Amino acid sequence: MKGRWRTVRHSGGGAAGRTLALLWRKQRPVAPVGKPALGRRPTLDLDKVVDAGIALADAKGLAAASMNGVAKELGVGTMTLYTYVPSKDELLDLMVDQVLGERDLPGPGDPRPADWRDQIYLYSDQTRAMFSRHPWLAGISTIRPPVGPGMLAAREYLLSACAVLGLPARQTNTAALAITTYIDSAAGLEAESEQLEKSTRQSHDAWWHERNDLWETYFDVERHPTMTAIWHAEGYGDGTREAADESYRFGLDRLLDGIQSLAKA
Amino acid sequence: MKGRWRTVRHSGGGAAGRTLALLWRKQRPVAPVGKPALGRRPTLDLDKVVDAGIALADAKGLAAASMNGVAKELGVGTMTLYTYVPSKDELLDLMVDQVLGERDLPGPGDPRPADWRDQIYLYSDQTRAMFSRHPWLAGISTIRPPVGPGMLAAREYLLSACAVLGLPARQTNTAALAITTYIDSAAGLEAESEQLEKSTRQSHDAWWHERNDLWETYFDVERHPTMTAIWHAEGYGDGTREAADESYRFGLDRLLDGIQSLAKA
DNA sequence: GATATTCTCGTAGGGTATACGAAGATGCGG
DNA sequence: CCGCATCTTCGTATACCCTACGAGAATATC
Repeated sequence: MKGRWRTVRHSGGGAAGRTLALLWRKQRPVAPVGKPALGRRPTLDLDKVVDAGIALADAKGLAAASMNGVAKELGVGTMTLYTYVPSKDELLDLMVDQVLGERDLPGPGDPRPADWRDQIYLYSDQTRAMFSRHPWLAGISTIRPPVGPGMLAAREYLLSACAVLGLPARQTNTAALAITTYIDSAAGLEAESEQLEKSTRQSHDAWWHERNDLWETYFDVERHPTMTAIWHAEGYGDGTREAADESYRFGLDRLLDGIQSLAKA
Repeated sequence: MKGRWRTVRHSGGGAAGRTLALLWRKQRPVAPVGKPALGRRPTLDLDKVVDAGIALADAKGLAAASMNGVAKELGVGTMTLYTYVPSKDELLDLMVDQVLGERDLPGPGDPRPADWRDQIYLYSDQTRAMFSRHPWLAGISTIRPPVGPGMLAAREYLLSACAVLGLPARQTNTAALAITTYIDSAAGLEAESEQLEKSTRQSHDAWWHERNDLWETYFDVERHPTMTAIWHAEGYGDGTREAADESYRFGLDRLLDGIQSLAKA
């Protein structure tokens, strides 16, 4: 099994305000500072819980970051976590926004690459590194994402990079959307792929080898002439990291070419 | 919670051959036809199980397509399913390849649009329709996918469309990869988004409205000047289906522009 | 009929999230 | 120093999930 289930969280009804407060706790602390310590003192704090979740997901996959798992990691009972986090969905939101914000991107006014493309490449590199550190991110849906400081900072940077092209506001936004779509997806696939080789301890090569029957028994050359031709022309690359890198970069460059030529026209 | 978890299956060790046989059963039947009926007769067949799984996932989400759920749907005991399918992962593989193959794409020799871009648009339209019919697909990882007839047929078509550009084999393959990356991701997001509005019975507008606090309490205009500017220039669109359509098409067109200009050079 | 073969599926075991409520810890008012 | 309000901790229970195992039912052949 080794199940590889992706997560598409989505926090419940009226709790949006509560979740926002947790997401933005570092900008504006949740508990008013004046409030004195009343009742039993907590043994943990929210950051410890979130960090433990991330560490566990990094090390053993998203499935390992169960409430039970995180609690064990922290040496407390499972139910104790619910003092810090309303539900697992919220915990996931917090984990996501945290790692989204880990990317080292210049804020408004900070120095940044002069060239437009280099600004995008910076975003791309940081994002790929993020996915590489946290491959479980690839398995989490980005519709209705946690709108926390991490997500907003990255979006601001990407939009500001796209804005230098001088396209109309609408197209600037759409261009940024297309770029994230490609980068998130390609970087996510890349990270999942690397992680799968590690976690299953089986190279993609070995995986394909195990499917030898496919070519010997089932594959019909007549019905797949182009695949066959590309195979014979050695168009499928060698499966190395470098080849994957090149593919990633090829797609991104073509997309940027297309956007840039629109701006020049 | 309404959990929205994505699935990243991955079938176990030496069973690759068994899985392939199931995937390709229609091309080359699993059981040799000569074999006479021996022992108790089955009440179901594999197709019924797969179809029930798809129907359930379509109607109530991937989570509803549990072994228990599918069995109930078919009026049999849960464990009965294991006669037809080695595990839930395999069932998912079969469901995936089935819907991948539902796309109506011309095979080699069949008539197809003359223009290169129209060939890609055909692929795009069919793929979007597929995701729209089966939004749960978006939540399933595509690394080490089920290499069945459905996947291979679609890949053959896309590659053959890219081949008409006359790029070197390596680049033809890479271009096709970039195109699927964009299309699968954008179409998947679109479908997930639509489905989320239905299943939660909350429009994205309402969702954002619920997060009013974000702008009133947390959002810092100073730290997000570009977002603010785009907002004031009404660059964020109106959230209608048409606007989403336009965004999708914009990104795809820019990517195709970039690829095409490479071919002309 | 007996036997071999195959399919059916109840039970059980080990996961998951989380609702509830009892018990522990702390600081304050008296 | 006691009692109490308040907050934290976490065991237990419920309701799901997948699936290993094995007993029993159905069928065909000898």
